[in-house]
Amino acid sequence: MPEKPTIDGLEGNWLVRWESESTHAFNRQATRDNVFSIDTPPPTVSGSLHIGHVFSYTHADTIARFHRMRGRDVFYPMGWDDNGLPTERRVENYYGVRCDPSLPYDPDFEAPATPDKQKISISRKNFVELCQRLTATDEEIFKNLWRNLGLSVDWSLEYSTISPHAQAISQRAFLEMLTRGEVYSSVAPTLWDVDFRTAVSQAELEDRDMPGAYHRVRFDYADGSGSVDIETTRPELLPSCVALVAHPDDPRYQGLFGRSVRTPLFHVEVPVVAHELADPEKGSGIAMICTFGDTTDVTWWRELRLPTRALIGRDGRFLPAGFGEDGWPCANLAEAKENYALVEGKTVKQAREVVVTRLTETAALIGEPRAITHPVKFYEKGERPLEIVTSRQWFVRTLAHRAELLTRGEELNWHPDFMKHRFTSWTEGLNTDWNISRQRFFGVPFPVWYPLDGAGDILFDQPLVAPVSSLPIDPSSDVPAGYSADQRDQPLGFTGDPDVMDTWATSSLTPQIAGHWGTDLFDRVFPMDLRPQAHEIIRTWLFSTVVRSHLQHDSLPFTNAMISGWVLDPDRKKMSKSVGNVVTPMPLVEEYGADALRYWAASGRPGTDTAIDVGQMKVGRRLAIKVLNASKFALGRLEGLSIPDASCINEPLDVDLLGQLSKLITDATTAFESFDYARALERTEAFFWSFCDDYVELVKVRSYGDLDSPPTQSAIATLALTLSVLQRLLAPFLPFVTAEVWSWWHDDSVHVAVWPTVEELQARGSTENVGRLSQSVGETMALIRREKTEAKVSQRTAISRCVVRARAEIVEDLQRAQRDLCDAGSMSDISYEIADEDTSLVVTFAESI
RNA sequence: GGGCGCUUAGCUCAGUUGGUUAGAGCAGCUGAUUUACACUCAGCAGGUCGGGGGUUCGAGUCCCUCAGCGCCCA
Repeated sequence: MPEKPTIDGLEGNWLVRWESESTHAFNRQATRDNVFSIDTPPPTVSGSLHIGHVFSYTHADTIARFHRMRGRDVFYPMGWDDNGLPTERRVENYYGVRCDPSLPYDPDFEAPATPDKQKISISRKNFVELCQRLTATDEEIFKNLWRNLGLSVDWSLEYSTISPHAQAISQRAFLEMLTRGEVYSSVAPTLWDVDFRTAVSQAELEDRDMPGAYHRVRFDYADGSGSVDIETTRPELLPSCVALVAHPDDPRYQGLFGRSVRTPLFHVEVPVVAHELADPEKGSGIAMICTFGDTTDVTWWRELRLPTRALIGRDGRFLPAGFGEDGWPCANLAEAKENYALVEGKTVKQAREVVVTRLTETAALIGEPRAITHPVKFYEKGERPLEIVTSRQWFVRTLAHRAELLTRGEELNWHPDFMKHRFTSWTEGLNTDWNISRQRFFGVPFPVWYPLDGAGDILFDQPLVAPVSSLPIDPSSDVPAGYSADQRDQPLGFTGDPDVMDTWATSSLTPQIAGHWGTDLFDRVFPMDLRPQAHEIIRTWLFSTVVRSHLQHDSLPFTNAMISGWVLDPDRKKMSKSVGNVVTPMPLVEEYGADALRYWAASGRPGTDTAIDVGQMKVGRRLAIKVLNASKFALGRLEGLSIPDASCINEPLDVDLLGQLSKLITDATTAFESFDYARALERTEAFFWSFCDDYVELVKVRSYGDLDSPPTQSAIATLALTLSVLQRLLAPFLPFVTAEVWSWWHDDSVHVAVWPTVEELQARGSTENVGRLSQSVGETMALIRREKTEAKVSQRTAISRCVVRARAEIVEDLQRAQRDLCDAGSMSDISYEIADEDTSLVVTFAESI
């Protein structure tokens, strides 16, 4: 025990010891019934580290530490989500490069020291190498924070979602789904980000309110007998119009259904059709259907079996149009081509201007555009509105399993329970199968090739799959069985699937990746006991993991989901890069200490958004220091003694304290068992402060007494036992300071010490009127202290006489603890008057004042 | 449009099946001064529990309704 203990610098010492002693190592021989396994969130390492990470990972760690102390074999791995678009974008900006898959690999390529504004085009392999290089350094930064926070991760179980191991797992799961028909490829209109040039899935969408304008556009009847006005926010899509649509019950358009109209400028004859999704309240109640302006267009197109006249390309620019060709009749080809020449090659925004101008010139635009604000679908990381582009994609069947997935949501234990609604409403709202292919580069490739026919066309319906034993493979460099490398992209040869998997298609397999699916380890840890995560990724990570586990194992991936809230800035605003209120955690760790930061984090209940509060961190720091000092005092009383047995605890005040301690143990344990770490902390902390300020002050003199006297032995034994329990109850929250103080009197680590039980108090605690004695004494002490405070004298000032008026049962209590009361109050004489009224007292100070 | 959560002291929050006079910490104010701790200790002050209505012997707690804030889904 150091002379002047301090919490500063504890982290470094203990981190080294935990690692050298493998304190948090998983027992590889553990059996499933004794394992507590945690399906860790692998953070996106290309994102910025912020205080929100500290928050939810601390919550998980307190649970891990609790179960470890309860004797469970805790499986607590850590992973990094390093593949996917966020990493690609970071690499592009960091090195000033851009991936061009058509370029050959340059083994001597070196990224420029400082990125140039003009991005250098490099091959896919060079690009992937840069991604791997940068994520490796990003992961070190994250790992450094996790270690400094004291996360009790078993670092030998570290994984990353781009590793060969994770790729093999992802590819195997994909192939097994393919065999079972749970995944399929199809050419379909798909939501498309024109900047990233990739498809995105429903889970990655977000609506943003954007300014727009209704343009009223006149369509003439094909037979020349009149006209109808539609309203549209996307006039540039006029050339890809395939029909007009109104609600079947709309009285205004009853006579129009089944007739044809002609598109202005492009003179294409299109039918007027009826569909329930047409909103009579919107615009003029009749709309044009284009291929494709939005997802409703896709629904109309599919359900009404309309022709396809898609014109927006993968880069968001207008493609050549086939006016006058098959399925694209045109009544005035020359004018259509002339008008479309103004549009072709333009972006959506540019095309809109041109079309509106031409509509105005031809008097087809009626009145002025009417400005509105409306929700527009964006890729959550995107900058321009999504377009709909027809392309070949891989889909996982989710719609067919909707009911089963909802049942899985019911089976899962949610903490807090109400977070289940997020899952339910998302699952109920699914409208497409899960698109898992991305037209990108840094991800897990699909382990599939396709044969080419004699004309060099790709036979997508006859995929060549890699054998599971060969995984992971990369179809762009590996060769399918029965072919030679020189047959790549040749007629009668083969070609590799060009896409990579959606990042969620890999991270939805974290239980399989971390648990090494296919080995005995997996059976020891799966299904996992706990999935800790934040609420904004319920529809992505949690949902997709449930899907994969359901389809692969007919099981939930985990039995409990503990959902953390958000960290808000001190003004309770959501933190975001654009607002510039993001707080980085390492400086806070350095200023207040890891235990203090953890204390703040653990004060936030599951599911509750919590504001950054350095005040709370200071309170945590004070708590850690108090643990140090209280331990120093109590263990100082033990100096040179063997740890006394509970059987010598007989003094009424001590017995009453143990009764309360027993309740605390039960309360904290129950709270932890239901994942309410915040409650366990709150109760333990309150007890601890009261123990220090009240109990310790009351027994201090007695504890300094003759070591052979039973009252002194009782005090010392109570101090030791209570301290032991409190150090362990606080260990999940304050791992550093508790490790330190525990080491002063134990050889083992507090973090593998047994969690306190009521049994170890050996029934020395009171069981009736628990706490009443302490309360009577405590309230009386408060009165005595008030007398001294009001007299503006030291609390140590001697009192020569004290007369207490109180109810009989309180007087009885005071008499049972009279020695401690007099010692703590420095009172040499106490007498009582019984009265049926609240306690009051009169004191006489030893020296008149 | 449907749903979820929140609203208790200046601030952050407890308040476990309805039960004495609604609690804690921080901040504030007034003091104490050191054989565990000044990163300390004691004391004081501060609330018509968002508004309204209802059930009940009794409501911060249960029901209805309204309002504000935040979020999820469409």
